[in-house]
Amino acid sequence: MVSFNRVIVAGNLTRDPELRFTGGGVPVCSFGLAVNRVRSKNEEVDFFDVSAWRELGETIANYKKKGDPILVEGRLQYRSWEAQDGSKRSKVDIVADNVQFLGGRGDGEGGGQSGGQSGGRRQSGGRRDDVDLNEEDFDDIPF
Amino acid sequence: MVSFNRVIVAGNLTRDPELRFTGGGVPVCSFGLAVNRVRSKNEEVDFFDVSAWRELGETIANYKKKGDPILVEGRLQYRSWEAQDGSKRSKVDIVADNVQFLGGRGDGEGGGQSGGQSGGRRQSGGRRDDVDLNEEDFDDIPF
Amino acid sequence: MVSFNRVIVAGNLTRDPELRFTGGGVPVCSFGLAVNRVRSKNEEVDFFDVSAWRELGETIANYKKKGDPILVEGRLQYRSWEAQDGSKRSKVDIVADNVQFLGGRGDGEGGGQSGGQSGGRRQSGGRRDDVDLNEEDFDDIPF
Amino acid sequence: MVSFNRVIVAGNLTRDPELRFTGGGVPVCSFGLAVNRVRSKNEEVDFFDVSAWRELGETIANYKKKGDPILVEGRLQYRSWEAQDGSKRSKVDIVADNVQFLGGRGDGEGGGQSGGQSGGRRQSGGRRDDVDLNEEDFDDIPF
DNA sequence: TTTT
DNA sequence: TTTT
Repeated sequence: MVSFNRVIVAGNLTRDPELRFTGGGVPVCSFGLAVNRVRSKNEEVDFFDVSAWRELGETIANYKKKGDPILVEGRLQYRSWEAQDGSKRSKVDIVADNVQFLGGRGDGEGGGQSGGQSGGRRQSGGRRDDVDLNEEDFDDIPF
Repeated sequence: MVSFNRVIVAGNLTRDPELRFTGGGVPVCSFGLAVNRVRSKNEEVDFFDVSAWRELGETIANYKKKGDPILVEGRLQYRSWEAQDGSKRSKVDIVADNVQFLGGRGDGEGGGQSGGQSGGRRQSGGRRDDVDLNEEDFDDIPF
Repeated sequence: MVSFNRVIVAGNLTRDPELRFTGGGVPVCSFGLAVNRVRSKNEEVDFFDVSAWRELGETIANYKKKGDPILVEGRLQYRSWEAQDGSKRSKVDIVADNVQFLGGRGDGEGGGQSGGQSGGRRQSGGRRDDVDLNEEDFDDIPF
Repeated sequence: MVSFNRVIVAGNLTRDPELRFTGGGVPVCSFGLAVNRVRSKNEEVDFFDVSAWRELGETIANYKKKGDPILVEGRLQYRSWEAQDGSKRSKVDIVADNVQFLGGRGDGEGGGQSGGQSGGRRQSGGRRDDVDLNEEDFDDIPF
């Protein structure tokens, strides 16, 4: 059964990153990303929601803010739920497992990569495997 | 201004591809893609909508059907609209610019790649530049 | 300082995978990959050398053989050395961190993904961090 | 027959880009790219050779210089030849089909994307299809 | 042959 | 809900 899922996007944060924690204490960072469409005469933009877990999420929350350019490598995630009116809703967003800070002025600030699997500290109550972390781990709906 | 947008996913068609035409006669093929989450104990699946334009779309419509495995390279596309009840809605899907047919039995059938930029015939009324093609080109809402 | 390195290639093994071990007992699997050039009239082929470490390498060595189709996600690696005649030589190859087995006949055999970071057992004498593993860990030159 | 070949790398030019022309007058730009290995304690670097054809190559030659940061999307290319001493030699490099200029200081300079398939002017004697362009088109060996 |  |  074939299965592959890889996304690489670069753009600018549409808002300051928000850091939250699952019930088990695992950090997750959320932010919006604006990616301008290239060779589009009408200035179109694609907007995506991105989440980053654990140390990667903490790094982004600590160093990035609205407007900053960033490159995100990750996977596409589909989620569905039932709306208040009973209708079916769904959403596709990006789960980062690697980011690259862009936009350093001159040679200085800005650059630097932050990988998701580079060990990093584990929150005491944290689960070991990202792929099983989802909305059930949150006290309330996180998206 | 930094800008990059690349997606590579492989999975199986969730339905037969549907081929439609813009008002200007440009073919566009739509299909659903199911990508099984790897290393997920609970058999999770991500579902995406994919569209493919012009000759690439025609090739997919001609050769692929529900259940077939496929690899899609493309870009993520964001679209927003106002729902009937006046609420704001949005959607992220994939625009293919290259696909690879997978799943040949033995060494034989199945394989074969179809690129989007390989010339291909142009519908007489077609526009030249994909990036400007959008819902306005359709007689009615296509998604 | 910007830094990004990602490769995704699919093709067929040009030889049976070879499994070796570093001095510290870390498994490393090597194989050749043939990727046919698409839309090339003259049947051109690109040939690459690929290595896969630890459990990922063992899985490939156990399940794949010459001719099998495979998708490899990894990074490009540059290495240089001095030839016997004193001249400078260098080589670019691929280090896999994820593979997808392709080519199942029908729906059955073949498929299945093997990630590099999925824990996996550690050889007792193994080092913890791939990025520091290199030719010095080998008893003799492995490439 | 499965076939896929995609590379995305970001780093700094190791030398000024060099613009040459095939016998048929098609521009081709060559440059070196240094990609620093992330999470490597010993400051390792991967060095790659990149070529870019036609308008994309001209744009790089016109705007980029040694040291500049750049993101390159393309494909891996294998080439082999016989050395003067009769021995077999080969090389793997990158053919760009899209680049993203990085490293704007502040919000200003630097950014901007240059795609390979965006029409662009054709040199009068140029051939239409990159995939058939190769060393035979050159007056002398270009690599 | 090498960049920050 | 939106960035440069």
